[in-house]
Amino acid sequence: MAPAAKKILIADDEPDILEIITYNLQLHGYDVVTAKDGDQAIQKARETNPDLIILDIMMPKKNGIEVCKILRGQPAFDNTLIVFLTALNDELSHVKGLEFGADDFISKPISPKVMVSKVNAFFRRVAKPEDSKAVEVGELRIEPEEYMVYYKGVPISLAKKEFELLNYLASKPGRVFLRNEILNQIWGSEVIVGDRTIDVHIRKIRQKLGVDCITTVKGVGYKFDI
Amino acid sequence: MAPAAKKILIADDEPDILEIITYNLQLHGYDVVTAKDGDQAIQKARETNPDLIILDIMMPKKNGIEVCKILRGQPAFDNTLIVFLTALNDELSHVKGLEFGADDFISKPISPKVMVSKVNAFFRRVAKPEDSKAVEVGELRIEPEEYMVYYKGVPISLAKKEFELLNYLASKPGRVFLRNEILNQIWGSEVIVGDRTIDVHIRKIRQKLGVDCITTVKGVGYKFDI
DNA sequence: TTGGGTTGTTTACACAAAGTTAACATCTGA
DNA sequence: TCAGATGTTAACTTTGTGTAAACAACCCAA
Repeated sequence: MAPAAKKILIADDEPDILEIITYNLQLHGYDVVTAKDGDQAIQKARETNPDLIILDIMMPKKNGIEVCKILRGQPAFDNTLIVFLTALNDELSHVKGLEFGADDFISKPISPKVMVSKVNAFFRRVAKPEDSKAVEVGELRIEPEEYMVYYKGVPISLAKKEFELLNYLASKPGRVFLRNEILNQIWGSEVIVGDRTIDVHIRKIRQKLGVDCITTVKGVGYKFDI
Repeated sequence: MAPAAKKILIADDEPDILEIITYNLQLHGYDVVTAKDGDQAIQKARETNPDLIILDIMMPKKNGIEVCKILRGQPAFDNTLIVFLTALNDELSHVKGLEFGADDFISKPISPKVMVSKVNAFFRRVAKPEDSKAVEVGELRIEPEEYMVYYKGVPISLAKKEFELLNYLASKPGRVFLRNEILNQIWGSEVIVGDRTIDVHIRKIRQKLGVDCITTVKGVGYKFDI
């Protein structure tokens, strides 16, 4: 199994640019989500929880800097890379952007090739070792390296999707994950599966663990809580 | 009887130099991987997990020092030797390189012969005890020096690939190894073998040992567990 | 050199587990 | 209470793995 593809959200109001960049990033194995204005960028960022967000500065509804400011105000995006697309020599934007927590800048115009290698570079820079860190909550221990879960020391083996789902939910105990977020994270943004798929997996996890550590939040999603 | 070939990654932007060095190192039994720029070096380092990385200082995309800096930031390369190829008397590079965790320098120009003996010297210097360390888990003992396995004291002889595979998995009991990781480690990065090859070898190991100490994690890989 | 044995790889197929869907039951909050 | 959301179950589809058998490469001894 390859590790899940890195997810990138690109927000730009020019459809052509959006399309070219999307195509090239997808070619290199990235999972790409697009937005055509600031509001949409914020919405999609919430829905898909990307690893990297590329924001054009000049956009309708909300400009890139406003979007960045809003996202940086939310704990969910603490570990998300945010970079700006700016016109060359736009010093003012640079200054403002850094103020609001951007991680870097990409100057326009830019070739798709350069864009891809820049994106690769971003991910190298933040290559997280924590991907494989064990989570321990109460009597429950989740060991990503072993693909195993222990409850009161008793090993419980979950199937791949079950494990990924539990591990995802347990990554932030107490926080509610929307059904959409879960779908995007575990199944990817391209895959389309039915409404009941998540429920069934949740059910299997509850069954295997014996404890109900997953709480349903009706109309919203699920959360891990013990 | 020989332990698995040492893997060396060489990054240099001059194809001629790359070819000559590669040829000579291969002659001496090393498994050589090449890269023609900094980005590729990082990528291949991740993919192939070499024992020694030789970096030209002057390279496109990223220079050797940048590459070194990035790799040293990752736990996976803690035990990897990194040496630089530098022009004679390039003191500045030396200083910078050491700062970022290089293990040594090789001055250009250098003859293939000298290169090979230097490489041999590197490996002698770090002759890892773990290569020849017996692994013992439960009733199972793995003796890398003898290429032998003992179960409850009874000697069991495995074929080369079988032994390497078991030894690899047993190096971290409980941890799941992805099929890709296994392929890269046991078969090498260049070799392309079919999907079923791993399974067959796993099967032979299970058969010969009599105990099922290898657990399948469907869709992920295998792990050693007893 | 030859030929048998060993090791490694591929192929083809069977099978079991995982994942998904659909249909229906149940719950919950306005 | 009732509609919408979720839980449950079983059937179905897909995927990945196990296995046997054949083939290829290699080694070694006669």
